[in-house]
Parts: sequence; structure tokens; C-alpha cells
Amino acid sequence: MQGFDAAKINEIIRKASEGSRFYQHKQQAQQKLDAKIKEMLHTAQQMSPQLLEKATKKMEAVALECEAGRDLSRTIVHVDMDMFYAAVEMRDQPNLKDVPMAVGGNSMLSTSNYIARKFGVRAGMPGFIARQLCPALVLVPPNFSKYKAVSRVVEQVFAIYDPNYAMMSLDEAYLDITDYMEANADAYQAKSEVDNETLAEAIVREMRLKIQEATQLTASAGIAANTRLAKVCSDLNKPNGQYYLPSDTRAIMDFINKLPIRKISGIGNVTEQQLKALGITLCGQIRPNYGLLRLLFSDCSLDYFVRISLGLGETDLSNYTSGEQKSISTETTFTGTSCKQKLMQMVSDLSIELHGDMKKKGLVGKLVTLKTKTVNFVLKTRSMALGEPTSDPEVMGKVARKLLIAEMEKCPVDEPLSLRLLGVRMSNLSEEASSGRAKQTTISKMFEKQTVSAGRESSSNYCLVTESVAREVQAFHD
DNA sequence: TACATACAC
DNA sequence: CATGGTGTATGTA
Repeated sequence: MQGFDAAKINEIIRKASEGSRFYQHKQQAQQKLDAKIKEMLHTAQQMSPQLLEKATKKMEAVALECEAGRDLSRTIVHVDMDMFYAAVEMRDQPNLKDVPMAVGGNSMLSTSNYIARKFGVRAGMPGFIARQLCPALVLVPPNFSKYKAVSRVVEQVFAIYDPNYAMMSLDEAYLDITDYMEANADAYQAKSEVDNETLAEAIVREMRLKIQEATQLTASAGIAANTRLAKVCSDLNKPNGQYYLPSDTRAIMDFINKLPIRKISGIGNVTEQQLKALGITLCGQIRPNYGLLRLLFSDCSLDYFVRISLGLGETDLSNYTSGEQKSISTETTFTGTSCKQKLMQMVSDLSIELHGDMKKKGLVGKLVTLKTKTVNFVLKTRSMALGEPTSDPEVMGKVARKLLIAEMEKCPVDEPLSLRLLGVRMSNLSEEASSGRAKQTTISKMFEKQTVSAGRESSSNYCLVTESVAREVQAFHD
């Protein structure tokens, strides 16, 4: 069993994709982006040197201000479990250890092991393409409740080193170990004084070992002065490794200057292409292009770019943990249909499911949003505000159905709305007024209203939905 | 406020 | 045969 080279992998993926509606839509999106970039370059060419110089000076002033706020006093760690879901499955089914395997389904993989990666099988890839790359691939359906349980064990290790650790997903967290280092320096130095680097590395190595002892799974870590840098660093010695970046401006600048912008969290495919068109592929190329960037991007992006170019980032983890939830949603993909009754039924089902999730969290919301995706992968959202916050499935469902009907009516009869995805989201959230009595009222109301409303709907053959199975929440990629 | 886009995981 | 689900931030009008 050999791996493939990149050219062969791309060829197989291209053959499997081309002609599909998914691929066509992707190409359209790319053309749109190309046009946008072309326009951007046109704008750039028309800039006078004077204007550019002025913009550069403004940006340099911002940079100076940011530089003044540089905080090198904290030691931040980003910990990332190695191929988390796949590692859990391999641990529990040893026969999976020596074969190419991935966790996911036919439509999407969440992660793959290193043997499968040699064949080009990656997170985010549909299972049917993965099988073409690697016919021997073993596909394991996800067990989210198991991963959650493992994650809780890992969290207990994190808590030793920083009780205020910030969990970013099931397999990833930031820790501020500054206080732990100070409090425990003595325990880690054998005879002589230990410098910060040795101390931080020893502590993180020990933490990773504790994770491994507790879970039989390995983790990688990055250690740096802020979360942005720590996150990049955790990727450098993966799997089962760690990387320390000294908290020293010179070391940070040397590091950041040669770093590809795409490695920065928040720089995705689109931004990468835009910046590339301007000749920027490395973080070190941002500062020489300050003026250009200022004239092409929003203030908010500028601040972000400046901070990246200086290697600045978040040092206060409470900024990750303090916020309240802003929205809650449920969506589902299905084989494309334009059957009105089926679609309406699904919206009702989703509303009931959403109600369950909201009740669990004690949330009510004021803004209902319907999300649709056509069989050609065109996404749309339509929303409507309610008079008062609710989580009542019938109220949410009624509004969502209304929004769906409005969309369907926009289509000509010979070309009805044909969808492959529906979603319902609630936002403008607040806490549910929680007394047992209030909840009871809500529940009885729900049944009343459902009965009444079901008879009133035009597609009245949709019935009250059976209890939907509790859905596993999922962050799909590792 | 409403909608689209970009991004992370 | 055939490409996911949940949540946040931001730009724009």
C-alpha cells in the first residue's frame, strides 16, 4: 500500500468532482472572486504616489500605537489533540491502527489518520471521493458523545495548569500558564535557576504526558506570547510535539516575517487570494504594503493586518470565555426536492428540534431566520423579527414556513424552488424566564397551538412530528 | 434591520 | 449516485 503524489491525488479529485453541481458552483464563486480581485488591482493602479505615501504614514502611526501596547508578559499555550476523532477510534479499535481510516460519512469526513493522509484523504473531503483515492479506506461513523467524554478528561488536565483555560472545540484549547510557572518554578528546577524557555517547555511537556496517560492520546502544543502565535506554533511539530517561540520582539519578528499569511487563523482562502494578488504571501510583506492595504480594505481589516504584521495577538483568555451565545440554529441537508409539502414538513421538524436545543440552554430569541440552499448550492437567508422573544416551536415554525412560502412564490411555476438544505436559526437571544410553572405553560401552549395551526396550514397533511432524536452537536473538523 | 460573505472547527 | 452543521464577525445598504 503506497501513497500517491500530489499530482495524482489532484487528478483523481478533479475527475470525481468536475461536472457536478457542487463543482460548477465553486467555479462560479471563483470567477466572481477573480473579478473582484481584478477590480481591486485596477483601483490599486490608479493610486497616486502621494496618496499612497499618506496612507502609509497613517498605517505606520497605527502600527506605532499597536507596538506600544505589545504585551510580552504572558506565556500562552495552544494545545491541539492529534487527529482527535480518528485517534480515539484507533485507540478503541486496535485493528484500525495499521489501516487507512477516517471518521465521517459518505458526504463528509471530519478527520483521517496518517496512513489515509498519504493517499490524500483529508478532513472536509466527501467520503465517496476519499474511497476513490483509497479503496481500502475504513470509514468510521462519528461517536460524538465519546469524543466529548474524552474531551472532558483532557479538560481536567488543562485545569491543573490554568483554571481559566479557554476551550475552543472538543480538541483544542488555549491556556495561560504564566501564573503556574511563577507558582511552581521551584518544582521544575533541579539545581540551578531555570530560564523561562526551559520552564515553559518542561511544564507543557509534562502536561502533554499527563494527557497521554489519562487518555492514551497524544497532543501537540505551541508556546508563545499570545494566542495568535501559540496557535501557529502548535502546528509546527505535529503530531505529538511542541514548539516554543521566545517572548522577545526580535524573535517574534523573525518568526512572523517569514510566515505564510495563510497560517494565520482568520486568513482563509479568499483573503489569501486577495493578498496574493497584491504580492503578499508572507506576513513580512504586509508592512511594506501598508499604504496599498489601507486604500483597499476596511478599517477593521487594517487593524487586523497591522497586528499580524507585528506578531501581536490576544493575551487575555477571558475574551474567549466571557461572551454569551448570540444565535442558535439547526439545519439539515437532504436529496434535492421541490415538493412543497416535504419542505414545509422539514421546516416544522427543524423548529421543533431547535426548540429542544433552546430549552436545554434556557434560551429564547426574537429573530427567526430561514436558511435555504438550492440544488445548485446557492445559499440564501431570510429573516423576520418577532414581537417578543420565544422558543415556542409553533411560533418559530410558523414564521419560518411563511418565509419559505415567500421564497417559493418568487419562483416561476415551470421552475419551482428546488432545495437541498433547510435551516432555522434564532438570534437576538435572551435568557428564558425560568420557573417550572412558566415552562409548563409553554409546553401546553405548544400543543394547543400546533393543533390549531396544523389544521390551518395550506399543506395541512403535514402532521405533528414525532420526537426527533437528540442530535449530536458537532464541530466537524479536527 | 436584513442579507451576504468569510472563517473556524 | 455523490460535497456537513454550528456559530461568530464583518461589510454593506
